Amino acid sequence: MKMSRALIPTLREDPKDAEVISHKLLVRAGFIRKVAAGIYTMLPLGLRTVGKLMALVREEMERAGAIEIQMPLVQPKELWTSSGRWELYGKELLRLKDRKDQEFCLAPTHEEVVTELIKNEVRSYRQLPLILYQIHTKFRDEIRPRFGLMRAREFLMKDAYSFDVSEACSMQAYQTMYSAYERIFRRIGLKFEVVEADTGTIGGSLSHEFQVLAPTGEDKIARCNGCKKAWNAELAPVAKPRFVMPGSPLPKEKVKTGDAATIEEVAVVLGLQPEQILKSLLIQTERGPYLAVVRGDRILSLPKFKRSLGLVEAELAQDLTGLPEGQIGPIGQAWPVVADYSVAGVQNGVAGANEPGYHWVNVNYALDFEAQTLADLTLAQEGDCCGVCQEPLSLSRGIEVGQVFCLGTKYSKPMEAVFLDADGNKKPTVMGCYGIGIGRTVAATVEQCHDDQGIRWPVSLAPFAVHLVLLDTRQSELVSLADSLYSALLAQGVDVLYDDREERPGVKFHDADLIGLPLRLTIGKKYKEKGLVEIKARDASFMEDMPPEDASKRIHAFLSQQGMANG
RNA sequence: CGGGGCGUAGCGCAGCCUGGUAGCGCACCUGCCUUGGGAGCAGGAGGCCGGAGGUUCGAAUCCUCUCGCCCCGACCA
Repeated sequence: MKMSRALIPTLREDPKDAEVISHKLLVRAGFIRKVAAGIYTMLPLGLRTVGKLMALVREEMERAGAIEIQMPLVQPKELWTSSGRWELYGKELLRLKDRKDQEFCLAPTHEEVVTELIKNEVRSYRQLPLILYQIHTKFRDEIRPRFGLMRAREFLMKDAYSFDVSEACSMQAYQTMYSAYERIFRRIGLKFEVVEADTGTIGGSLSHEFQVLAPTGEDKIARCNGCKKAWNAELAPVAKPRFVMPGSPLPKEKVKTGDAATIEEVAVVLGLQPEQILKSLLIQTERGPYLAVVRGDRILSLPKFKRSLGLVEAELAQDLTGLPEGQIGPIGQAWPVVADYSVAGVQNGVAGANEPGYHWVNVNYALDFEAQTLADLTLAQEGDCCGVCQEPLSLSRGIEVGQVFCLGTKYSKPMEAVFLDADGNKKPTVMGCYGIGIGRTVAATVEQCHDDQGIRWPVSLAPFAVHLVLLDTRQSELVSLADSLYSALLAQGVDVLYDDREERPGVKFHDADLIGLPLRLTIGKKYKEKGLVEIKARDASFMEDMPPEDASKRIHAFLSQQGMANG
């Protein structure tokens, strides 16, 4: 591609609305442009990068035995009522009506359509197993789209769905996809971690997330070096605190705390540490409200809460008590109380008095109140130990680029996607689903691969392998050399971006660094003076001058070596 | 959805408090000059100051409403 005829609008300054590095660089280097909040146009470089990733993903999907299809973005309401998710999905599901007032939604995911397809087309166990996949647009009306491609509303996703005759077979499909995902992210060249995860709105029994390690990641992950396991921090088992606070239990006493509502305010008013305050949260569930109690310095994990009570739905409830904020508590509470292990270790703590303006002090677990369930309910945090082996957990941040789920019969049962087994019995198919965020993976790659000057694409995703930079377009000798190198490389199947613009050298070098192709082939005065061209790796691993006829050999050597490193 | 911030030329910003002919840098166009790290000189073009209403002789500036964008927010019950 010749830059003089392409649309590669690079920017000298960071765009105002970008916060994270990948967003800034993808805009500045001319890969994407925003159309609306969370909605982007892919410019030529962005589209080529996405194309590289899609090709790689397709290759691994095919290798894993998955078959490509394409399902619609716009889907009828009935399909979503049949799975029960029309009501359940909430505002993220963008709903619309056609001219006949028929209701539709923009697909945030495709379980319904694919299950319906299998219901209609698969009758016999002989047609299974099956793994179908697509790479297609999804739409989720996020509360807060942000960070460019990282959390967009409209985005590309590779989603795959497996259909099997039994749990055991489904587990095999899960393993196959899990391995394919490992290969994909390894081939891209990313540092990532696979963590056990919650199943969220998708549902199901077992799930792993593929997390690209980056300080800007929105997810917290916890790894235990004892067990060699990793979890999303909201699921990581946390050991019971070993210490007990000093002193002996005192009789509880009601004190006036006025407007103090937050943990911090209450702590200040009473001159105590947050650890001594019991945080009570009212949780609405499908079995009615529960009062969850955790120590004031800890954060409740809703996934853990759901798991420990065997619940499907749980969200923070507002305004069920009519009490001002922060003044609810477990003592004399009508709702069932569920407490984190940390609560039992709090000696002479503080709890809301269920009465405006008052808190109880000297509250002690077992003496003053008791929980129906005592469990591990909080988000793992720095300093925690593993609940399985008691070794310390190490926390880091990740960008969730892929997730795999065992779905069981969550969709096939209600939607009656059944087959006949060898004995002629009707059985629901056992399903799994597997997603990779395409745009998010591109963004995550930039988060990991950049320097002060710009992006440093790995060969695997680079929109072009080589940036051919012609420094002086007025010297016909240089132009004809660059032109012939361009044609020669193209003929050898090398992707080349040719900077043939009438710009000064400084501009071209800066743009080349910003765009970040793996190799730069520079034609300039060194050729006039010594008959040499320059090859430089963007990652600064080498820079060499050589006669032009050696260039393509060197380029091929570099590319195949990189390919092997990650292949 | 709650809290905060910002909308002025393609991009990044100043001007607003204290109303009086709309500015700067980069980019863009023309010419000269320059070509291995975002050159220089000269000339030029480009704005319903997000939108609507109001106050005023007069509004980018003050007031009201609205739309868009960005940041923080489970909680601290």
